Amino acid sequence: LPGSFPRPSAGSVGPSRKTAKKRHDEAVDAAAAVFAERGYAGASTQEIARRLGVQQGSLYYYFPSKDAALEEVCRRGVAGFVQNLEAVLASDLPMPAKVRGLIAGHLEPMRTRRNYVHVFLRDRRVLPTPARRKIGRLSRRYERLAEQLFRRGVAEGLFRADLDCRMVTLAVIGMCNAAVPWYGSEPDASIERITDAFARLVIDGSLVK
Amino acid sequence: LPGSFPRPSAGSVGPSRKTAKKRHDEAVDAAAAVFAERGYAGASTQEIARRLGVQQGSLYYYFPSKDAALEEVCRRGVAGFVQNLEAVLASDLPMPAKVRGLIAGHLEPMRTRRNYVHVFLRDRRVLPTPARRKIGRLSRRYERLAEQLFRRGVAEGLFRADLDCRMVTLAVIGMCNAAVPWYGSEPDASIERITDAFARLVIDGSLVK
Amino acid sequence: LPGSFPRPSAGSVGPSRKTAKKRHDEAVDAAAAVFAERGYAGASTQEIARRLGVQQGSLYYYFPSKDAALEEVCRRGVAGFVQNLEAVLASDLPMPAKVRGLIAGHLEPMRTRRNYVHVFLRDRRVLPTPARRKIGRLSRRYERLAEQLFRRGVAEGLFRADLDCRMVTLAVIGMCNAAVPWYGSEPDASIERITDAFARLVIDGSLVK
Amino acid sequence: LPGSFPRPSAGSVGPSRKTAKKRHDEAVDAAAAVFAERGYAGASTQEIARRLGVQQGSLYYYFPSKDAALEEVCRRGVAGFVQNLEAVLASDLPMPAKVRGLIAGHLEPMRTRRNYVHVFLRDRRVLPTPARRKIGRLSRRYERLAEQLFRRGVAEGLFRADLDCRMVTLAVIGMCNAAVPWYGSEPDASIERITDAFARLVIDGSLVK
DNA sequence: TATGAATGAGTATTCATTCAT
DNA sequence: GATGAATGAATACTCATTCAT
Repeated sequence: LPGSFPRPSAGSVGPSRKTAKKRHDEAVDAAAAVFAERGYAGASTQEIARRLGVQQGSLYYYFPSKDAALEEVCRRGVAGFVQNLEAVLASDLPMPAKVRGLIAGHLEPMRTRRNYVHVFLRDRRVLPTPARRKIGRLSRRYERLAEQLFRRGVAEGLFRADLDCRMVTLAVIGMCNAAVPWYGSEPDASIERITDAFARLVIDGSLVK
Repeated sequence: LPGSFPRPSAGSVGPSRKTAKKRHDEAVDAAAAVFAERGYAGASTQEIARRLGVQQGSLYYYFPSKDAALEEVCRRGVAGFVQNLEAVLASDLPMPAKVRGLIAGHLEPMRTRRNYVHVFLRDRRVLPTPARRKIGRLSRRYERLAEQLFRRGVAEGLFRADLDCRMVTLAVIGMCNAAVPWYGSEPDASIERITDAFARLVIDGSLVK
Repeated sequence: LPGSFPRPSAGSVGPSRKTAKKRHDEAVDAAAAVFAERGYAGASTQEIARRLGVQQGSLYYYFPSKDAALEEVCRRGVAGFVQNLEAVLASDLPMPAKVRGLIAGHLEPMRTRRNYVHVFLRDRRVLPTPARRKIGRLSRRYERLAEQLFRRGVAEGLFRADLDCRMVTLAVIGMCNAAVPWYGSEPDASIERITDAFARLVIDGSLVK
Repeated sequence: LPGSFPRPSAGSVGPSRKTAKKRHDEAVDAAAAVFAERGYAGASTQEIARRLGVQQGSLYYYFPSKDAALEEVCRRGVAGFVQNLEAVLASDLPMPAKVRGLIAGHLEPMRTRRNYVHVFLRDRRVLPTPARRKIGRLSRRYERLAEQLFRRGVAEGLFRADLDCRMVTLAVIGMCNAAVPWYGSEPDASIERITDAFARLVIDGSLVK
């Protein structure tokens, strides 16, 4: 009977659209996983292809180059960081909650986008120059926002007047970034526990006594 | 007859001995520099040779393989960390000074062996298995010692009873390691200033209120 | 029911027929253009497809292979050369006019089929063997006819008795073929002017003094 | 006896110098041969290596890239053309001998450097831009000198006043270049015979009657 | 007619390594 | 100690071609 066979071109956009997007995501996922495991330079397109279940050359149907794949992985790796921090700063939460928000927001992406974040953190330096620049600007903006947070805490009189805001900023970012390699293998280290411990350390370490 | 052949090592201990050692160090230095800049996988023996001012093939006079060079660089990168921490623990300094000692000892090597530490931190995972195991043991030992330090602080009643020693340990190590990439380019960030800021943050953040 | 489905080829013989032929010609044109610009080996089906405004895979609707496309381009590139020369030989024009006819007939196709001729001249050697053989025969036939023309001129007593007909033939064909790359960029070089100059040179150069 | 064995390190510079140069020449020769046979784009480094009797990767000991090999081949292919023509122009030979000199000088290199000339003529267009520019300037200079020759012949009153010097120049260069593909397979076509026939045609074709 | 996804063989090039000298 | 020449395996990437839809 007419209509008894599924017609691929039915529906509004057709299934190939949704599938195509999904398949592309799978490819980027595969790249992220291999980059995360071996580092960009140590990763072979061969292995990315194997993980995707495809011939090596077929990868180039999904991205134009290994560089471009790294770029996309890094883009997804940074996505949201700045926005999250801006939201925290703009909120009317009390300062300690804001610091907690900074840390929570920095650790949260490890839950679902660990490979992306990992690659971004370790391999962004080998990005082709224009992408590296753009991402460098984002990073600096993020650092500036975080530092601003601590400066405000000092201005409010909550944090010690002699707090070295720049160093504390770098310490916080550093400790959070350092979690990427061990998160998942460190036993009993949930995002929540890490967040609690880091936030407490940083807040108490900054307060006026 | 013994002595009838010219013996290269004859004549005092010979300048060739001293020179040989020095030259070898230069080779390891060159490898460390290139590994630090490009990462192990991204580094070419070509470039190491160029930096040493030698033909590519001649490198193999200094190390048997690229792997072996990495191994030596990493060995020098970890050297002293554990001993330093053991000395701190064994000392009769007050607890806050001990924490400061941990941090200072962790940051100190960046001054003179930055490339070595950098390579060790980033590329130890690609070491050939036996070396990786050995270095893994050292790392774990180091972490255990650091954690012990904080536990003692809790036991002494100086640090809060609910301090998450494991997380704080990872935070401290993380913030110190994270300094490697930016130390040198971050303006006005001397080892002393970093040490001060990190130590104050960690100590105050851990104290009983 | 018959007729209840739209039949694409229905309606007279259909404009689709004419369109199909035209579209096929466009495809061959695109191939000729890219082959002319990059050479057969340097040309990619990708670029042919782009020029035709079609996806790469769709090209294979027009020709079964890149080789086959070259074959068709070359076929169109040689078409008419032999016939033209046969007509000239068969005519009752005086010898000088015949020589002029040879040259004019050789240059003429550059006006409208330049890409085809260019590809034929440069890339016929990489044709698949059967096609190459066939075209080789045509070429040799053409050369023989041209040589015959000069021999007749000698026999008629118009051209010097010691004219090296073979060499002159090759000279004439060579100078005409050589025009393909520069025709179009050489300023003020119309087909007419080239024909005039070449014909005068060859005729005067061959005459009995 | 001392000296009865060839001592490689004897002589002033050592044999490796001479050998190295020779070996490099062999590599360029192999490249020229394969480029001549298949065209630049159709040639594989694989085949060049095979002809040189060496592994594919080892080619890169001799040139940094396929492009660079083409460049060197082309450089050798053009070498001497301009100088030869300048010498002819500067000589005090009578005009007909000068025209003959132009043709002879153009054909001569086919004897010993046929592959080089062939590649230069066919593939110079795909040279990397800077090399292409440089060679383009040389070519234009060559054409200008040749045209000058004919102009002088007209000025001397030896060649017809209405001689189309530009077209004649292109004709001469074209017929000579066209000889490259068939020289060697055309029976009984020695350089001398070709030179004689071409020179006679061109000179007689240009003379005042 | 045409597309999108994929293949598999091939490309130039790089690389760590070897070894006779 | 060091070089120059070479290897062989791996690299990222391109290409002509196929085929279900």
